[in-house]
Amino acid sequence: MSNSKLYKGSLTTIILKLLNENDKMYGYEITQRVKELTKGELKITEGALYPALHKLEAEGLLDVEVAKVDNRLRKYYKLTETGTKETVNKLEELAEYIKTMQALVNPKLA
Amino acid sequence: MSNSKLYKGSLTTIILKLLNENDKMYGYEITQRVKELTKGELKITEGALYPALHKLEAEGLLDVEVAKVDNRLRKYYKLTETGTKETVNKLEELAEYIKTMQALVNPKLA
DNA sequence: TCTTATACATAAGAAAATTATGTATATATT
DNA sequence: AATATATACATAATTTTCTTATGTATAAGA
Repeated sequence: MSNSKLYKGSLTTIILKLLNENDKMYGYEITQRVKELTKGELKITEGALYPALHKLEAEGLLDVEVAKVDNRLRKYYKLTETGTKETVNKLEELAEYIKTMQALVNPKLA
Repeated sequence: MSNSKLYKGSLTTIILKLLNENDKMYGYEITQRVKELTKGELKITEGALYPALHKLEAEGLLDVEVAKVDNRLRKYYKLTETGTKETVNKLEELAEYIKTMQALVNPKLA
């Protein structure tokens, strides 16, 4: 994902947010979008992404729809209602995380 | 640590930063300081903290000094020179992480 | 023809945490 | 005096999340 360990635990938030903006996306597309948006800083590995997508689906946060494009398989994921709600939570948690970490590393501003 | 998984991977950064500001601290003190600074948001568990301190010591980032206060054991940790350098790196990584995540969740501002 | 890109998947192992224990002393409460 | 809470360390079992490696398959480009 990156040389930095800080990204651990962030993948779900990233996936949910991207799907929140893009209605439906497939796995490979997510990896490419993240690479673009972060100018190469963050590379989502397949070994992390696919199990994460399967887990989100199993938890009922994502719905999947299989399509065949150019004779190749694609699995489009989209947020369920629950998934949309959970996206809000995850984004709040991210904002809170950033605030908390800034209080720790920059206590003068707190 | 918190209900949010985002803190996974942040503990080392937190420890190093606190020691960078406080010269020397012992484990229990770190847990209390973090609780104060984050107004209870973040509680460092012992099962996470002590192994992390031992690892940082083994890697040569921390020196340890045992003391007896009120007939109770304390292990004071302080940054080595290497540890001070690594603190700078970790803080840079945190800033980069925050920047990257903001580019992902708030692409309009990127 | 061979490499790279597209597109999925999983298994083995590592890393970092949680949860549950354990030991021991000091202080506060009932 | 007895009990609970706070202080102070530690580790073991388990879980979560990731990396690394591997596998399958088609399309496109050199």
